[in-house]
Amino acid sequence: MPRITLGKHRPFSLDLTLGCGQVFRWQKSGEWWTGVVEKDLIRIRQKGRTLIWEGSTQERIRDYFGLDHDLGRIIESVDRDPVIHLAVANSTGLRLIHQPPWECLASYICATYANIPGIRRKIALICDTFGDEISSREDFRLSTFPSADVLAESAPCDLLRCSLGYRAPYLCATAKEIAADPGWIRRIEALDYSAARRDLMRLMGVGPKVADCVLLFAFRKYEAFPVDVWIARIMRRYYGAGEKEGYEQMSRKGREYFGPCAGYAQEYLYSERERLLSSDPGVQVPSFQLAR
DNA sequence: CGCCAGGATTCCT
DNA sequence: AGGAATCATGGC
Repeated sequence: MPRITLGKHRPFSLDLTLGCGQVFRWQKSGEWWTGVVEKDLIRIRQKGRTLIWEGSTQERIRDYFGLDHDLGRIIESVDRDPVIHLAVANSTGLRLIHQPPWECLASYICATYANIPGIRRKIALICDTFGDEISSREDFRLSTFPSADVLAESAPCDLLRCSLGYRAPYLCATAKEIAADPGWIRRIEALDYSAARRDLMRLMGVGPKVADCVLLFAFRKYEAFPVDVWIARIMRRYYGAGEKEGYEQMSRKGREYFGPCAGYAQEYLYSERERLLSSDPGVQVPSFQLAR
């Protein structure tokens, strides 16, 4: 089986990276994680600094897991206060995954106002119902994430009742838009953050939060700063966000404060949300004042 | 059981 | 531009 051994200056945690809630389809059993990326069924484990896997090429593994990101420089650029410092210190080796755009977009449309176990369930149902089964193993069967074309043409499109609730028509409409717009990935890649965001937000079910997630996780626009209810609480508790501060204000504040890799900071804060919001987080509450 | 969740849309002023 | 109401479902 192919393997990579990462340098000491290149921290990586497979568990944190796959388990922090940025992707929804990977499962761990024993030491091994199993997941589907595009058409590849991948099994991968980590032993110390070594990654061992099967089902994909080294090039794709490096790209998917962001193994070539200069994490040291990224962390240095966002490590501006005791709060983010604590988060970074406790989630060492967390990296942003480079997700396939359509799966990412569809997944975050389904993820709105749901919790992570529920999101995982919805997405598993979509794949089981509409994806292509890749049955090289029998422990648990897995399928690909269905293309936009398949979802768009799935006869009565509202058969998308994979417990999606009111999100079903959004996903259906967006699948049709994307299926009719094969150049969308290259177009958005070529736009800057702000223009790409406006472009994505034309889609049904895509508001600022979903757009920011897709830009961050699939299009590598690392200044994107998604604000879900957890990040909003962290921004209010530690970063001087007002009680009635809206999405755009908090997101902009995150971008301006943390800089070009604000999205990385966001993911560390999200990963440590439970600790940071507990009664004893390990940092003094107004430990500093956010410069405005 | 009641409350909450990687929110967006629609309708209102 | 900035609010409130509404949305369907599962986790806990």
